[in-house]
Amino acid sequence: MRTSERLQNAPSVRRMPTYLHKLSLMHSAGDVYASATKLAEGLSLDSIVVRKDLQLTGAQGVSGVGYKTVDLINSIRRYLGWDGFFDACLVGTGSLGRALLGYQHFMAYGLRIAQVFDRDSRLVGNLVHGHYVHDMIMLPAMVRCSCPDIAILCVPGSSAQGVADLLYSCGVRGFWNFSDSNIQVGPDGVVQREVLLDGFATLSAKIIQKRRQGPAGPSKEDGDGR
Amino acid sequence: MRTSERLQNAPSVRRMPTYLHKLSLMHSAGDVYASATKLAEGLSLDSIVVRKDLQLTGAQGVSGVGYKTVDLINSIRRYLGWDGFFDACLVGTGSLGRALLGYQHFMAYGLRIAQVFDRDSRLVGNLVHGHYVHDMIMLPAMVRCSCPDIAILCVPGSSAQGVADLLYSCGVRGFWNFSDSNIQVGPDGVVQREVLLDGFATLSAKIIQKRRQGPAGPSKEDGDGR
DNA sequence: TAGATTGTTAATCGATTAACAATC
DNA sequence: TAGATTGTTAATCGATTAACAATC
Repeated sequence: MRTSERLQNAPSVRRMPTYLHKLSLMHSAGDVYASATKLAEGLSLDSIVVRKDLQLTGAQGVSGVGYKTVDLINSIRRYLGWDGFFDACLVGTGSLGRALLGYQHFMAYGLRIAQVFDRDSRLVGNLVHGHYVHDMIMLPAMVRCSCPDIAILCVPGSSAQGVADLLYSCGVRGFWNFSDSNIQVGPDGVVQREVLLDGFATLSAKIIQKRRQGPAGPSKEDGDGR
Repeated sequence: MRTSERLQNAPSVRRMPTYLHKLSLMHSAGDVYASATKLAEGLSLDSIVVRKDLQLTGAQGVSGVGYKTVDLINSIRRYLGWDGFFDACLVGTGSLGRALLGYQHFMAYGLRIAQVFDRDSRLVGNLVHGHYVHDMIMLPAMVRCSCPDIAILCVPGSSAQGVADLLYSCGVRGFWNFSDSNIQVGPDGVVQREVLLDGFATLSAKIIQKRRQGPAGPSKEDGDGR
């Protein structure tokens, strides 16, 4: 059963962070203008793709020159809602949870992890990359009080649905689910599931496809990454 | 500039691991047959999507009953090349690298991480989730000898291209790139880039889209996850 | 038989690509 | 001016969805 409207322009949305990253490098390098051509460079994308994507953000360019780097950054951030902050709590401080807490770029891109929880009493009280780990028992009270926009689920698949239900009952509506099981939430909830193996499946299929073309496949130029 | 042929049926390929996971649960539960309807359940997919995907794998079903669970698992694994093993080396044992090394399911899904490298001499010699960390200096000799299919890059973006070049010169052709910069490889190379922020961008866009629909949006049923 | 499901063909929808006039 | 680029409209391509006969 398919339900809930799909995300508009999903492929374009997924490309935005890469543009932002490159734009911030260009900005640091002192580039006042950035053209779609320049942005597409090294990204294995045609410039028309970039131009179409940027149009979604409402960015206005200058013919023959490009887009003002700063304006473009702001347009994309606004489009993604990264001009403000999304507040998040993170549940589960296993190795993946710890890796996410150590990820430097979240703050720069509008995600603020305010609270961290774990069920395991041996981990409670620890500091992980500067984040105090709270006991799950504290979750309802603390989450009801802080009202995070997003919960980042790094718990085992077997407890993911239960934790999601608890968070939903405390008012959380956005879920970034890194567990290996699917979760269901109420009609006003939103879920983004990350499956590490999806990427590996894609890589595997690419390798197999290449092998089938024969070791001496079509030798155009290359450099794909997505 | 777009180059290199795109992956065939990319969306279908990305759904395969989820099918495999569910099938393995069903198999453990003693289900001899699995139907597309049953597989689609709880996955926020229509059964027709599943049926089409399964057709790609060449799986043969039984009208009115479904697919033999074991046969279906094998078909999907064969389709993805997961009936054998892909051998991999992993470079960079920062928090992300360590999280990947701790990921239990890789072995079950055809990925075997044989060698681990790090540049930082303080980390060399450590055991990370049972993997000995070798000095980068050893990489050329060891990689030339073991000929891994895949290199998993968990290094900083600034060194990603250099490490990829080194690996390519040692014969590695598959790259799973977790760094935040794009890499370019030769025409017979294949790259899969994972950008954590892409998923966050998607979640952000979903949240914004929902908000625009108004707090009392269309109240169909729900439960999306992708 | 009735109900469920597969396999397949056709219709729809959306994303990518191409083309080009307008502009700096 | 010449060259580069934007903005926009149209064409193509591929994925999703619908429909339904055949089968167990």
